[in-house]
Amino acid sequence: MEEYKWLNNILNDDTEKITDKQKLIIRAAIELFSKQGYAATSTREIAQKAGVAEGSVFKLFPTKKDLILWIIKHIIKTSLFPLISSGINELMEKPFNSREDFLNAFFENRLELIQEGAPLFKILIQEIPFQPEIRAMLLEQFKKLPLDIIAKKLITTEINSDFNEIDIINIIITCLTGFFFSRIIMFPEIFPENRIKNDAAVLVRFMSRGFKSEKEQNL
Amino acid sequence: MEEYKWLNNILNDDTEKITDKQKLIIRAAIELFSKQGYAATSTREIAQKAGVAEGSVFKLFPTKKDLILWIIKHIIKTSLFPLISSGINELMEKPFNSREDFLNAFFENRLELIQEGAPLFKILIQEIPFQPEIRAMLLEQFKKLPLDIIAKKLITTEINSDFNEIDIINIIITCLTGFFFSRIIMFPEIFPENRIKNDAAVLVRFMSRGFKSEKEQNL
Amino acid sequence: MEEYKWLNNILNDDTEKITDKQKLIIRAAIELFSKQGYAATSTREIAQKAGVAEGSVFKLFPTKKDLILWIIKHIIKTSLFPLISSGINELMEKPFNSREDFLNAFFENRLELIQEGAPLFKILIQEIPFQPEIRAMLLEQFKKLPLDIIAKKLITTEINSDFNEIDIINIIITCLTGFFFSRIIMFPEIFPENRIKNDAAVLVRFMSRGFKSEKEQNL
Amino acid sequence: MEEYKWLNNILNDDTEKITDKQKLIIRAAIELFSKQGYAATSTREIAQKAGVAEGSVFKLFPTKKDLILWIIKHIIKTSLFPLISSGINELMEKPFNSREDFLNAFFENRLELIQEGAPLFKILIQEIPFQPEIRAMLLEQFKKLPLDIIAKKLITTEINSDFNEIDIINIIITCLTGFFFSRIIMFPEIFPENRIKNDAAVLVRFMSRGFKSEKEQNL
DNA sequence: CATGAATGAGCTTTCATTCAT
DNA sequence: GATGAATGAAAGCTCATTCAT
Repeated sequence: MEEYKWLNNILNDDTEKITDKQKLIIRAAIELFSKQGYAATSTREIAQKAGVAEGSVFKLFPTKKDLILWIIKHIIKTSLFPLISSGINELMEKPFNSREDFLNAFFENRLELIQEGAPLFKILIQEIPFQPEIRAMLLEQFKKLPLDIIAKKLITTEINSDFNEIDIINIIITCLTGFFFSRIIMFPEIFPENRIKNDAAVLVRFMSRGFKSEKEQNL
Repeated sequence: MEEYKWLNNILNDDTEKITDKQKLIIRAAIELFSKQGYAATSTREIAQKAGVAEGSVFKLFPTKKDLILWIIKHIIKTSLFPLISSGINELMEKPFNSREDFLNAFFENRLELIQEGAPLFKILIQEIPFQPEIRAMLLEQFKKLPLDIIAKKLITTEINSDFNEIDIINIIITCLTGFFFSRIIMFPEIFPENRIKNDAAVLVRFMSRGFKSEKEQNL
Repeated sequence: MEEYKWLNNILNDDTEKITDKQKLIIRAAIELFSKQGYAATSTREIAQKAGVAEGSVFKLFPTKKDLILWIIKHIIKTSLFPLISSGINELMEKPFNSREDFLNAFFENRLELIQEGAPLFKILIQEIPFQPEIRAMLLEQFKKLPLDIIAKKLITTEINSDFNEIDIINIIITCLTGFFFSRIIMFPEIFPENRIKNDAAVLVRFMSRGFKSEKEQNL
Repeated sequence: MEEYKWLNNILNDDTEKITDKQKLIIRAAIELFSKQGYAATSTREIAQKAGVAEGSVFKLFPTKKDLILWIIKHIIKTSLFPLISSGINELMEKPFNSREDFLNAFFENRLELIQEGAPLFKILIQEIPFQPEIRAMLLEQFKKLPLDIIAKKLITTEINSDFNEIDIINIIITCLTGFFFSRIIMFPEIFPENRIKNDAAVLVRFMSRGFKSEKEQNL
């Protein structure tokens, strides 16, 4: 797992100082939780994979639940939030000839990030339905996302869409989650890399048409 | 949970005879698994909620895993499959004025079924990522679905779409799962009933535009 | 197991009337106890092998322990006792040229019986060390055995042995149990049939010499 | 059980380091297994008798079966093997006037060891008939025993016996097991100490005569 | 601090036994 | 009588957590 960028993001959060040993623990926990699930992973397994004593796991994280909450909190903070907003400013400032071009650029950007972050999302998705604290955390972060900016950009590229901002955001989220959820989290084995790229292009074409206003269509 | 239709569908599968006590066990297990997750639910809890002895849980289901696999198998068989295909034949034979009308009818149909089946989907989604057997079961069932018929109907309603059948199916699945996954499984509390209906209408409008072929748009 | 004579002896004890169903249960229990041990055999297994309902096992035998005690009691009564004494009267009345001839005849007799009764002895040996009731039962039966007659016969065949009766009995029991215990109960796989017969002949030669009195040896 | 020498032998095997707590567990397990049998002893009972937590039983021995196999392996290694071969070298080098003297010395030696090791033999005997692994272990060890040396000594003491080595070994094993099996394992209460010594002397006299060759007897 | 042996509550599972049918 | 579903105590075993070293 050495190669994942988000791991470094999670581990090198400047607001908290964690020792190298603790980094090993978190790294091991993320790997195991995403492969086997939280409940099916024992603290002993985590300690062994991390190469530390079982007792050390409980030094920074008094309980196993604290460990996963720490991980999820930092996934949201350092990975989920940047995942959605990263490169948004650049995208926003760059002019696009068409809505399709913009969506393609946007999707391509997310595609890489989501594929790389798959282990994190698996952890999130497992725990969200059963942990209200996590849902609350997520919703709070959501509000900070520059979703309205994306929507505005879409509206003003080409001719104005006749969907309002909130609808646009909802539609984008729907398509994004629908696309990645089945392909990466649920059925990774049936969606090889090259097919994902192709499917994404089709989806973007579909979306760029969908956003066209009645007016545009009649041009 | 008495009120859920699918419970009766699951419990009254004619190919298998299960006793009333076993129905109580399955009912309790579904409720607890969907609320707390499989791993976090003990067989003792299930027995208590069902009002039977712990030993009775193991009469029909030799292991706890057999219990959840039974449930998932029957969810797929009696609920997931009908969920997607129910009313499809009627929809297919009925003429629609526009693609939007057809999609609206289709979505409305699914909406009810999915909302009602939410506990089942929560169980499925938790276990899919960690149980290859379940993924295999699902993929097998998927092949039996009349997805191509839906796609054909869409193509032939109004003027032909220039997406091919497979793309159409993928897009519909993407939109459906994206729509319901976030609204019902992940964040049920932030999507009240009336908003779901409104959002669905917006999505359908978006989709019906998206499926328009270039030709149509230029008419 | 149909072919074992002792089974009929056990099952057709005239002093107790047992139904055909009960015979099936006893037959199954003997087979399973001797193969797997008492504790490792469940009442369900017995019922299944016997082809009866679990409840039926508890009709004649209120507890599982009652079942094995019944079996052991009847093994001792109908099999162990006859095993040691069967044919003794004939042997006693027949004249033998030498002590070796007599011992050979005696051993041959026992050999068959013990080999056939092996499953019964396995059951006995397992339970003797842990059940004082069984030990008491056995010791009571032992007293009834015509051991003294055998000893007398040995003494009077050829020239008198200078061992007394009790010693002779002890020696015979020692040699018999030592011979069969290792060969049939403990390591059946390393003692093929033909080797047992040969070993028995050697042992008998050894014994017949051992019983020779000092006087005899000097003749 | 503090007083048994073999316990120290088992517990202080230099090739394996076991903690004091583990020694308590093994000690308790041996005591309970030999009194009640393996299947009738629960891990909870063992833990209580050892004065440790139940979980600790499973630290060194992942399953209950591993525990008894460890014990049996170490009984064979540190007790059964020495039991048969201990003092053999001294016996072999010492000259004896007669075969009876040699056998007496040999028996006396074993007598003490077997009486003291009775609990171990009870464990062995219970499990041998049902556990092929144990039989295999035993047979392997048997091959390493200096049985042929004993046989040679017997042959060369006084005048040559006309039994061959294998026969001599078989006869000795038959007499030894027959003697101890009934007296110590099966019916310990009916053979008081003083009687065992006397019986052993009679048996040895019997055996020393039995081994005499025809030639010798005619001298 | 780091360790990992020790803990014991609690898990899944088994099984002798009961009893309504 | 015969049945086998139902029972629940108790089994083997796991695991988050503690704490002496």
